[in-house]
Amino acid sequence: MSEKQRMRGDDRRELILEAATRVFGDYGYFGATTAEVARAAGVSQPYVVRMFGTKQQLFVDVLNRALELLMSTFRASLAADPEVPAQSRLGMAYVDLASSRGLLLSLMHAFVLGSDPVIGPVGREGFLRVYRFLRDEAGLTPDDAQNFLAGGMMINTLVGIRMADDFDSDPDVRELMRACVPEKLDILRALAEPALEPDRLHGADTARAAGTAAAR
Amino acid sequence: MSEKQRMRGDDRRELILEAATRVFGDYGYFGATTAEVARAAGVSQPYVVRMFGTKQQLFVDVLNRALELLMSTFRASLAADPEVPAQSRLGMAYVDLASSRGLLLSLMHAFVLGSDPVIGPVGREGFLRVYRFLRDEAGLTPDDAQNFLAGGMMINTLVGIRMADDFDSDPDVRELMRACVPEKLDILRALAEPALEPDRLHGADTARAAGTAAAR
DNA sequence: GAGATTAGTTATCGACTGATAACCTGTCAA
DNA sequence: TTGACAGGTTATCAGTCGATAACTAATCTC
Repeated sequence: MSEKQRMRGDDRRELILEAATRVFGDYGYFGATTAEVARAAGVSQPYVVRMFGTKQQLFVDVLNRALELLMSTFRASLAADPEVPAQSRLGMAYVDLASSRGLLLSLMHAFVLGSDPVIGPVGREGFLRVYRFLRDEAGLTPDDAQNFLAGGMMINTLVGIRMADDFDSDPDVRELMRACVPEKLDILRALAEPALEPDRLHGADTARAAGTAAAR
Repeated sequence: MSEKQRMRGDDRRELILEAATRVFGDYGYFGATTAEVARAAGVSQPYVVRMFGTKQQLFVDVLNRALELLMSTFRASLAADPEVPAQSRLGMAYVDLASSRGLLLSLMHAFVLGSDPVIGPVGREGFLRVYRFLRDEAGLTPDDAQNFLAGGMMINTLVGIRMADDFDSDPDVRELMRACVPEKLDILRALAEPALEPDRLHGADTARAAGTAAAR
């Protein structure tokens, strides 16, 4: 063990981008730290910074990668299953993306930082790219496109707020989530906190996640 | 000038909460600093911290105040204009709230920090309070309530991303925003960056906002 | 198999930030 | 008037974070 395995730069880069997507998704741009990203990627903190130049550039790269993944997923879903209506296929594809935990949330964090001189323009341009795709390639009317996007923002919010954590304990949560995600509800439910299974390893250091986050 | 005006504690508290709402709305919880809040409120930084205990508690107070304002605005709009359908009245009231710049955005920032052990529960409970209001007091079906909330999240996103800044320069932005906000569009447009009026005070220190934000 | 390049590391630092302590001063009741 | 409380301030600090420098070691090439 502890074999010093070296990676090709591009592979390591992708690995760090995945880790950064999760971390930025959970904490947002300002809340995330390069040290946390490094830890999640299994490399040293200075390496993360040097590979991307700055934390800001790392976030921008995360955003561009997320948007690219989003668009290619949309395009793929549009190409398949010719009998189902486009809007429905795109919706299913979008919910699938939510399982990545972080991909949609990183975008969402960028969307609410529009005042930032660097992140703002990236967010606006990305959002508009999706809108234009829905209108020009998927053939939706402006009104249908708006409706689709609104549903997407709602899903982003449900994921970000971790509503699925209360799915079992609150009937209103069930009712709301079922109304928002008529299909593939199980995908969002799977994002719920593991909820410490009843009788395994009682006590000890199980309250790790809450503790470290609270120390911030 | 520089008259040492003392205020009653409660008034100063409200003043700080307003300032904090703007700052948290622009930068998010982690991005905002107590020093920036203090500057916006015209008091010293330690006073902000001591009055609310911690930055976290200040944010929670901001969120509770925002939600209270939201709910009372909704209730008021529901009580008036008995001929217009409830959904339409609530929508207008919601867009009105967007003019506060920060109120809806502070909530939105909380909504995407669901993993935080303190902010997460506050966001979830607040979101559910709105949902229950729509269903129980406004009389919407779960599906209509979901749709209303989705539209709200869409508006939050448009405000957060500062889409109005590109309203004049991009026809797609106009098309999208008109589809999202059929009425009271001017309220969202008014949120656009002042866009440095053509010929006043050319040069000098006009690029202030972008500069200070970039230095972060 | 030597030299160059690429993939990483440890050590360190300056700036920033939230928080605490200690102190000052209007305002108001008795 | 006085004294006590409420409404503030300045000074200061310990911890954290992004970034830089300097170094080490695989891997590739010829």
